[in-house]
Amino acid sequence: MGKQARTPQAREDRVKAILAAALDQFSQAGFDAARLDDIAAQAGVAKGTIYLYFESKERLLEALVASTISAPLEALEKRVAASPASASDLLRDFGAFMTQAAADPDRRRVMHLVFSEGARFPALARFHHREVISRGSALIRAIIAKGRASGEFVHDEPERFPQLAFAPALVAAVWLHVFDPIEKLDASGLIEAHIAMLLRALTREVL
Amino acid sequence: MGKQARTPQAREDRVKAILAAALDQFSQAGFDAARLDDIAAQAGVAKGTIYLYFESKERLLEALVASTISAPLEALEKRVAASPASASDLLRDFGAFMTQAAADPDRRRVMHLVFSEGARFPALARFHHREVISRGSALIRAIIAKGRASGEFVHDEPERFPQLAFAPALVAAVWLHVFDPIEKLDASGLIEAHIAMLLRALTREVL
DNA sequence: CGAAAAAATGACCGAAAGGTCATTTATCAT
DNA sequence: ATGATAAATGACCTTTCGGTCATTTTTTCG
Repeated sequence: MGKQARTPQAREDRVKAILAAALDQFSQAGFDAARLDDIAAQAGVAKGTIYLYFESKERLLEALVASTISAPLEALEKRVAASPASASDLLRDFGAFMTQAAADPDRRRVMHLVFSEGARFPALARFHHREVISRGSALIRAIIAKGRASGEFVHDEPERFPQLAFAPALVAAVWLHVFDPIEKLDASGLIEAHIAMLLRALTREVL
Repeated sequence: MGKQARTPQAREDRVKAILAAALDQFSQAGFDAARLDDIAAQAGVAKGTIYLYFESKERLLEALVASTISAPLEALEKRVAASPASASDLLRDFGAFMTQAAADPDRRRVMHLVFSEGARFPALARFHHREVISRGSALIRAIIAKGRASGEFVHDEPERFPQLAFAPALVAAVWLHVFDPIEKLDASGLIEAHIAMLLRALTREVL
């Protein structure tokens, strides 16, 4: 006597297809220029179908950003909380996390979308800040604080400005979308170099 | 027997007013959503007048980005070329340059526009890369090379990845447009902390 | 099987905005 | 002054979507 949709899986697949197509089109053309008709065509549905699942174009964008939550971030959070590792190693882990994020085209595209459209759609900026930025910042602060407590680190800039720690991830996301056709960027090399500098800058003895 | 416009100055003022209004509207609403009618109204001209000076909306955007060339960058370039100063001081100068750039709303808005729309308008990305990014990169490389030659610096990451040096400027431009309503950022503090870390990371003796 | 309910479709509507151009206004030469 | 020229205007045209909804298709259940 079930009464819910006969296709719990099919329904989810459809939503996923729409979101994937939307990410593609939004990322390619920008929010305004992207056409619902194209998104529908790419997702293999009719335009009207999109409105069965999403209220409006804007809600579709919000759902899209919301659907790309950071599972990997949670793993790192646990690792830092458990903390058998040294602060230096945790910082290296953070670098690995950024490298991974920069290598994932979907995540990069969502990040770039947020940076591009976030000013006009506060819900987007708010969500991304809450789910990614503030969590990443807390992580950095925890790692630096731990390093300072243990004596590994003798400076505190990233505790005051966590942005300094994840700046290269932001640079990579923007660069790969905007300047890569002009000048290629080795994102993982960039992040590796960044972490190396960060460790030297933090661990250095006071002059 | 003059035959040119009766108003050489008025003509230039009009172009400036249009560009200023365009920056305002593009930056506020994004390229697509910005209305030519609004730009015209804000500039105090009729819509048709814009088309007397610019071929299309897209050309207006390009002209806008092109009109914000970095005079300060040129000063720094000369200073580095002349080079009586130490590499450390030059790096501090570069920090001051970034602070200044981050504090100028117009420049920030242009940067954010390039990051947001550059992927769709290659002419924009190309121009900004040529006039700002590549010149900034060359500057960084020259400063680091000089420091390494003189023995001041014993590491070379920013020479391989100049992006590491100007990442905070990019972060500031994005942050102040997207996340500032949610969490304020002290851009000059950020850049100051960044330069401090950079100097420690570069000058450290080999362990 | 067949009726009813649900899901999907895509032709259509209306608003919005980029771009045009006939008309008006200001400037200049004589 | 006045005709000629250039500049500016803004009503208008046209196209382009976001969003709707009557119709069609699929699924469910007695």
